[in-house]
Amino acid sequence: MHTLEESGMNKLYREMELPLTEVLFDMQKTGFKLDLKLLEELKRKYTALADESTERIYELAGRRFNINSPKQLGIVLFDELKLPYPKKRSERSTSAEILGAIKDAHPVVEEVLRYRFVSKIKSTYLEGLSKVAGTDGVVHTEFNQMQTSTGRLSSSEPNLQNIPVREEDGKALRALFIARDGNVLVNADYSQIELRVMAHLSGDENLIAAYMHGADIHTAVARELFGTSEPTAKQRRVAKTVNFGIIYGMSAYGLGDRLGIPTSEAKSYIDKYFSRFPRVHEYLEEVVKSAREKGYAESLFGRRRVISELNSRDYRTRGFGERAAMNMPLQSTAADIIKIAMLKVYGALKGMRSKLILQVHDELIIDAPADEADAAAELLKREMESAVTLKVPLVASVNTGKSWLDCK
DNA sequence: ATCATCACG
DNA sequence: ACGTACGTGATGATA
Repeated sequence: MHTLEESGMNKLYREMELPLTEVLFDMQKTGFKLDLKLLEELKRKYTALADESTERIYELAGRRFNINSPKQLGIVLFDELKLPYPKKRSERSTSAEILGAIKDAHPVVEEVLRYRFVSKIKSTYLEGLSKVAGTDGVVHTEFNQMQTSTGRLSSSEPNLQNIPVREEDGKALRALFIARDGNVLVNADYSQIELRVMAHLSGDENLIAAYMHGADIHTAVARELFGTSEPTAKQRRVAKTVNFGIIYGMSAYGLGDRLGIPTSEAKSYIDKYFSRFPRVHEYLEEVVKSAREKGYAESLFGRRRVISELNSRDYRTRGFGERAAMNMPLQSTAADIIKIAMLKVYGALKGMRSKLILQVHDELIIDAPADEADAAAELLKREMESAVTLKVPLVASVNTGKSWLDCK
């Protein structure tokens, strides 16, 4: 490598990152509108829920203390109430994972978990959004273009890329995010973009075939892992976890821990996966080898991340470098693809009143006047799916609604 | 300033 | 025997 041009970075900058600054600036300036009336109502509701939960915890613990202090909470649970610590040889923690394992030991544990959930919603989301919303109810996030090691964007003040969705009660907050008067939200997200990138980069015939058949990928992988044409729901869940694990370079121990099964059984799933998708195995080994030799990993479009941990004498540091090297091309190529899609969508929206307002890594949201909604939905799906041509199709599912919650 | 925790893809 | 899934940002406690 002698010049930026030879490295490909200049092209990436000139054709993607520089033009994207205008798109991001426009998105920030437009902003996302909030339902301020609902925001006030939810703040009252969650303040009451947090207060009630606090009183119940004091009652069950037998005294008042700062529930927000992990140190004080640990003393109450493990020293005073003498609850069993569920893990061997690890620092004492009060994380949801630990509390979940001992929630049958004492009723206060479940109440603490509920308090944590309720106060997260209250402080981070309800009060947090209130602080940054304008009098018109619009929040203007900042999209950070120079923040991540993989080429993803990040979002701050407020972070609109981590609004709750996994828990039903948390997901209800998405009703706060609404289209402007007379408008609707048009939202589309990529289906398993990182696994599709894996199929492309590895060239694995079996994985490519699964996507070409348009089948549900987790079910398809479950068929391969378990040798059955009709996998059970449990087998599909295992396959789904394996699919995610592959993207993160996880170990047999990590998979076993997630699935609650012995490391040996987890190892047999991983071995089976690699025997059925051999090019995936070869690809991941090659990525690590190449990163060790060159000092960096790179995306399909030449974005690079220096990974200096690969030659560390400390095996933990080295292990981290290896997992980062396996993940980087997948996460990074996916980030490149949605950036290309954003540029295309932004271009296609010229002359319309519809506005791109949010990106959440594999999802884009447009605020569209009702009369433009169908056109916006059509072009959003089209430009996302045709952003680049891979060895497998890119699939984006599109939805519309008055609020983000309604986009389903 | 750093840690622990927890929200997202 | 070791420690164990990648990438982020916000909050409250503590030093």
